[in-house]
Order: sequence, then C-alpha cells, then structure tokens
Amino acid sequence: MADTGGACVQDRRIVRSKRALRDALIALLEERGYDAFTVNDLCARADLNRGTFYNHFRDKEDLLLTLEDEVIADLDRFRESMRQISLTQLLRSRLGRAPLPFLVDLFDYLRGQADFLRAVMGPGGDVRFAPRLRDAVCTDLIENILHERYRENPTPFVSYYVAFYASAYLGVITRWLETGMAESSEEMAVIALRLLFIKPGESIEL
Amino acid sequence: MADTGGACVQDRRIVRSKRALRDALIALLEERGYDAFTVNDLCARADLNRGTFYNHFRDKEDLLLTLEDEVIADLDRFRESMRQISLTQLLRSRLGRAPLPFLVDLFDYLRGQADFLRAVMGPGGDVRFAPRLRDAVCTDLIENILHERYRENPTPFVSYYVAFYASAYLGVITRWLETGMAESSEEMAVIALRLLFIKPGESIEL
DNA sequence: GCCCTAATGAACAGCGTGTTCATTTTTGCT
DNA sequence: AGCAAAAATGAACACGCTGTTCATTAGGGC
Repeated sequence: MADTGGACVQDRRIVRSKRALRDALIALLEERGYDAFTVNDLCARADLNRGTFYNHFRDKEDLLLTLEDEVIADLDRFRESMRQISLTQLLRSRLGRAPLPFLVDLFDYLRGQADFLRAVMGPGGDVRFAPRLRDAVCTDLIENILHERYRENPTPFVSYYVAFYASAYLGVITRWLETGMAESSEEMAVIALRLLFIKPGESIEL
Repeated sequence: MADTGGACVQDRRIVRSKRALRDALIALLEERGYDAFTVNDLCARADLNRGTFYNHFRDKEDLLLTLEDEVIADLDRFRESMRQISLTQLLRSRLGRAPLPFLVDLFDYLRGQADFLRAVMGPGGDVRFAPRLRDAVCTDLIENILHERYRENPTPFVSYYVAFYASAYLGVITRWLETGMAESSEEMAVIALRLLFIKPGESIEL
C-alpha cells in the first residue's frame, strides 16, 4: 500500500531486504527496545550484510522514520473521509449502534499495521510517533465534535478541550493494540462513538 | 523532596554531582534527544569527570530511570488524597468553579518538575514515562468517576472507558507543560473538572 | 543470455563504552 | 585546625559499534 508511489516497481531484492529489515526492527524493538540493539543486531536478525543496510538507510533512525512516515502517509488518506463527517451523523450512528464505515476502515488499517504500531508505540518504541498518530487520526475528528462557535475561535479552554479528546482517542487505540485487538473493527467503531457521549457517574447503558 | 528517605544526608559532593547530571540530562534531552548524546557529552555538560558519572550510575539509562522513579514516587504521595475524593465532591467543585485543593497541589508539583517532565515527555524523551505518569496520576481519579456498578465489574467497554479518560487527562497535562504552563494551577484544576462533564457539540459555557 | 544492480565479505579509522588505578580535592567529624 | 574517609579527577585500557570503501559474487530485468 505504501510503495506504489514511484513510477516503476522496485527491484525484488530491494523489496526483500527492506521487508527483512522491517521485520527485524519490529522484533528487536519489542525484545530489547530501540536503544538496546545495534545495526549489527538488525542485520544479523534480518540475515543481511551490514553493507546492505547502509545501501538503503543512513542509520537506525532513518529506517525507523521511513517506516513511520509510510504509516502516517497512509493515514492521511483517511482524513478526507473524516473531514466530511458531521456531528449529526455521529449522533445517529451512536443511537443506532451502527458503526461508521470509515471508522471501521480505520481500525482495519490499524489492525493491518498492528505489529509495527505495537512495537513503535510500546515501551522501547519511539516517543515521537504517538503524537503524529494522534494528530493524523484525531485532528479532523475533533473538529467535528466541537461546537461551531469554537471552531474558529480558540480560547485556552478550547485548546485543552481538543487535547482532551484527541489524547483520549489515542489512548483507546493504544489500549486496543496493546490488548491484542480482541474487539473487531466494527465493535471498536461503536465503542469509539459511545465514549464520545458518555458522562462520568452515569450508567453506561445506551 | 526526594532524598529525605535515607537516615543520613548524602555527601554534599554527591548531591552536587547528581544535580549537575540531572540538569545536563534535561538540557541534552531537549537539545538532541536521548539517543543523540553520549555519557561523554553528559559529563562535559555537567562539567564532571566521566568516572564520577560511573560512580553513581551504571549507564545513561540508569540515570534517566532514577530520576523518573523519583517523580513517580513523589506522585504516589498524592494518590492518598485522590482516593478520598467522591463524585459528588467533583460535581460540587465544578458547579462552584472552586478548584479542588488536591488538584491545585498536583499541578503545583508538576510545575515544579516542569523542566524534567517536558524533557522526558517531549520528542527525544522516554516512551515509557508517560504511561507511568498517567497511571500514577489518573488511575485513582478515574475510579471515582466510574459508575459504582462498573467499579468491580470490568467489561471490555469499561476498560476502554478508563483508558479514554486516563489518556485524556494525560493529554491535558502534557499540553499544559508543552505550552509553557500559561494557566495557573488553580485555573488548571478548574479546567480539568469542566472537561469531565462536557459533551461534544454542546456549548462550553457553564 | 547479457547487462545492470543489489548483496556480500572484508577491512579501515574513529569514537564511545565501561572499567581500573593512582592521585588530588573536598567533606564530615572531633 | 587537623585527620581520616570518601568523592572527584585524569589517564589509560580493551572492546564493540559505526559508517565507509572496495573488489567480488549473486540475482533480477529485459
């Protein structure tokens, strides 16, 4: 999904090497954490010569950032759909318990990238990624739940309001990934909407 | 606040060295990020011999973890007060716009540690710290806003409910720190409570 | 099958690591 | 003030990782 950008397809060997490095990176992030492994380890795990690594990436960070960028670029394609959602659509979906299609797509995509996401957002991952994911996923969504009056008129409180919901949803996604994605994408789409309209102390039903 | 635990006070030289290393760590985390500086850099910045560093810490990570642990230990002292808050108290405080004293204390403490917190939670910081801060600060608070029915009976949805609010508050704290703590601790205590009882699409007033 | 390009293995200097040790400086205590 | 304990210093060490180069081998594209 991420390498159809260039005009001609990459050499099969390059694809294999990059794929192997991706897998090795994920495995080592989980096992040891970013600072605890070397380019040597990476290449040993990927069963590649160290020179091959340097053919494609400047250093360990370059590899990590490249993979992160791919995911963020993919997510940006969802933002189009998010921008077109209205608050009334959200309310209707929530009352009918009918998952919003684009939210289902989003959770499906996240599930497809789960191995990478868990590695890079877990302990031993990269601090910088979570805020990027949050902004890519939540910014447009939050716009829609804001009272029209405050969209163009950001008071300090409104900025905390936005931070509140954006972080809240990042937390939900993170928990879903961390707990092994037990819920289906449809269930998550419903949960995400129920959470929007809940108040503390209230009963959860409906 | 963190070193009165032992029976006798530490040697003045040790305190000075550790303080210098703390400051150097914070500065370098901000400037270059955790992976981009060495123990050498740390000691140069702290104006200390490299041997001195290894007298007190095993490695770069040991220093970082030690400082993180101190903050978490400090925060654990607030949890006592948090556990005693009831939902009705929250509601009363929110209606009267009267900041809860223990929340003010909390934000005061965070302000006092702002340099460290910003460094360790910002880009170039440590992924593992934010979840620890979240759990230390939010876990008990969330307990109180949960409907009694769900406290002892965690369904999947309830666990997302908890993750939602816990992450939301972490995001608010993070934003406050990142934007230079423009609001006073009292203002933040009020904002934190207002956010609890807001619903998307509603007007913000009251 | 031929050309092009990627992967390999080996070698290199440079740097940071973590440790050791003898020496100097600073404390805490009487 | 003076002594003994403890911390800081500076230098040296072997070791491992880095990022680069180069000749060679293997594999893909057409």
